[in-house]
Amino acid sequence: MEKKNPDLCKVENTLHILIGKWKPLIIMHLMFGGTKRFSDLQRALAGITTKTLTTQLRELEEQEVIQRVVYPVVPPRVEYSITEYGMTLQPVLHLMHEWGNAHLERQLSKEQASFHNQ
Amino acid sequence: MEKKNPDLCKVENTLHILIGKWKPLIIMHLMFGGTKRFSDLQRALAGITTKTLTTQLRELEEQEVIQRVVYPVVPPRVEYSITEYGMTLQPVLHLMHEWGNAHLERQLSKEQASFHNQ
DNA sequence: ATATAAAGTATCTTTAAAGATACTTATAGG
DNA sequence: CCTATAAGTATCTTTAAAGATACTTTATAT
Repeated sequence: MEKKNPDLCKVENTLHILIGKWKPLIIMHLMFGGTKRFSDLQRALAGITTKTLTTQLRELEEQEVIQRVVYPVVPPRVEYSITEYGMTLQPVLHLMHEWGNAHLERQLSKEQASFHNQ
Repeated sequence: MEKKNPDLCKVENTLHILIGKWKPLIIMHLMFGGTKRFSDLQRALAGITTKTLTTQLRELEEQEVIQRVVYPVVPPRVEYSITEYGMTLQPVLHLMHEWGNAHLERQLSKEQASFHNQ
């Protein structure tokens, strides 16, 4: 695949970071809302379980999109924030937002249609 | 979610179209390679099964990103092509490609690391 | 001594996406 | 009459992502 579709691969590098039910939401929260604690995020992402949030955060940290800082206190205090590298995703997210917004009507009419088909 | 995170939603509209193991590849093939038959695509996407290819194509068609034209001949001839709407994704894919390319080294070093950990 | 707090782990179950494999359809060519 | 062909369907199985629920840790305040 790498050899055959080098261009695709680069798109998928980007996609890879954004794929995950909660990842764009987490990134945008930290990107625009600043540093947050684990419990802040869990509150903001209503419905996410601790296990899922942990997994998503660990993956984003592994990808160096976010940063995790542990304060050695009891009860623990852990802060998450976007990295400089993570911030470079901003134009990408912005364009995706623009596109999604511009084509919102088409998408809504589809959802409406599938709703009626149920 | 729509009410709480309207901006995220628009990003996810876009993401929704691109998510799927083969979708970006299909879109890029049709976007840059022009009209293709089912069997052309299956050959191009080495490894995809007929069932999976059918599913992906039907979803993209449903989303109006691609167009399906059936010629009533035997054996059947079916041609797929990108729509005008689908073409509007080009800047988005381009930016994702740019970002993926710019941050390739970081990603490669990670893969290398995880390879050594096995 | 007990309860509380924050940030998780550890297991198990559910759901969705993708893959494997076999079958179908209709006609033209041998 | 049999075969080949393109574009699929139809089922069943595998895999990966996400969810549910219970448990853990450890210093402090009661």
